[in-house]
Amino acid sequence: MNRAGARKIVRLGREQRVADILGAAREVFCEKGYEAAGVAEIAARLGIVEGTIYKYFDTKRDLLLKVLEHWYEEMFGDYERDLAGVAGARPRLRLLVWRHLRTTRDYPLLCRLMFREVRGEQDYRGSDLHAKNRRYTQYLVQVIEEGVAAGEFRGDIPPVLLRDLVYGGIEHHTWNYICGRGGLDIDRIADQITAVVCEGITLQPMAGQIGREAQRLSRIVDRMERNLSRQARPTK
Amino acid sequence: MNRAGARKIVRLGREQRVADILGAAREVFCEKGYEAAGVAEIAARLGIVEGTIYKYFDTKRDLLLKVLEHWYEEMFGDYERDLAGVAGARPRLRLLVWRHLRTTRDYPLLCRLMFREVRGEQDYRGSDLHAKNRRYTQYLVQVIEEGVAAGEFRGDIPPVLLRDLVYGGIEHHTWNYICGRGGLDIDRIADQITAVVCEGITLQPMAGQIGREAQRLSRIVDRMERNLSRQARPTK
DNA sequence: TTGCGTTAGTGAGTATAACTCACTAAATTA
DNA sequence: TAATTTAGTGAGTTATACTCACTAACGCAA
Repeated sequence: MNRAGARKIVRLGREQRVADILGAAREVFCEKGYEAAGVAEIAARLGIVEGTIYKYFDTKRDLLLKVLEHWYEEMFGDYERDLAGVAGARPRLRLLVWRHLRTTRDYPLLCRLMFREVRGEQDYRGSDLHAKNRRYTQYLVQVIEEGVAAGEFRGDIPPVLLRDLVYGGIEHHTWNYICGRGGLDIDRIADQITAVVCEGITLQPMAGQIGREAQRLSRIVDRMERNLSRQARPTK
Repeated sequence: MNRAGARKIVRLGREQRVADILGAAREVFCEKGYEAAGVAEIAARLGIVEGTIYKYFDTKRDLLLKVLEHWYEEMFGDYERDLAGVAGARPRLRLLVWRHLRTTRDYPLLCRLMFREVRGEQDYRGSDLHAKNRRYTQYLVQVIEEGVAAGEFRGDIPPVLLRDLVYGGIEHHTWNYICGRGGLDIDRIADQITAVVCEGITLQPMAGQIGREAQRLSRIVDRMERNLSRQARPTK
């Protein structure tokens, strides 16, 4: 029996309650991080008790994974559409890099949860969330493979290595921003990463030399041809 | 007072006890991971009780950081010496990539602790361990800067971005191995990463065309010279 | 050898938070 | 209106990091 002044018990449908819990959990996880977030606090924000949450989610961790899955659903959608509008392996690669940076910029707290609390734990491998992440990063692998098939990219670097360099590199490089320190110029960084991956950092003096040599030869040939035609003219 | 059959209390000096605890903690952390490792178990392996460990270390987490600092001390040392024996920006870059891969291959469990439990937590930033890690990754930044100064590398990519691409990429790419799945061909991967960072993945049809044009011009010049000398001979 | 101060080591106890479960009461149906 | 279902409760259990008042081993001086 409720004491005097105790709140009234509100019964919601399963679907609505699950949605509410996911929303409150997302808030609390983002504000305090996974460890510091208490299941009791998530419950308190909805005016319910801890036990109710365990009616719908097996563990606190299960709740975290479901929150992130929900987020992935939100994000996906327009990936195919965006890619379809861009032609050429290099521009398509840059689009993927840029979109990933934009997601990082717009959802740093959720990225933080994903990187710090989820990826790397035993239960991530094989989870639904893992499957969604694979599908996400697979776009880049596909773009690389298309580039190789079209003769634009070399074929001797495994696409999964490039995927790991890009996503691992972005994760490291944006870590300070994700932790709330500093800004993030996603256009500049997307350009730089695309440039490194596509052209590398080596300056190639040879290319310039070959070009200059070709010009030198061209001038010589031109001169010779003029000479020959001058010599040849009198014989006509 | 010890009960009948209870073990005898052994008193060690502070230094020896600290070393023993660090050793046992490293074992247990590696075997079970940070969360699953119990301070009581670490104590049990040394025949002491939990309280004794808290005499020498503030928290379980402090103990973890000290274990990893100890490991860093072991590793450093010969970095300068190895680098000193290699000339040229590209070979030096490859050495750093290769050495990092070798460390990952040789100490996957400690790497796992470093990546999963330490880096990314609040207390890491500004810690002694953080300082050691910075010093470690700084070698790569320095090699890049030397390469730029020597005219071997382009100067428009921030060295820290390259550092993050390399170390973040390696971390992602070796994650399966670190988790005990599959092998790690460090020579092949070092070659591939160095190749991507230095030359990129774009095939440059222009370079081939310039080369072919130069060859064509060379043949023409040769033919012309033969013609000229044939024409010139009779005049002698 | 004996007495004494220092400190390594003890182990019972505390605090916290995830998780459980027997029960209550609100909604729905017969 | 009675019966049934199930959303919600909240006190209790468990596990473990961490504390603290106390004990006993060692070194040193007389």
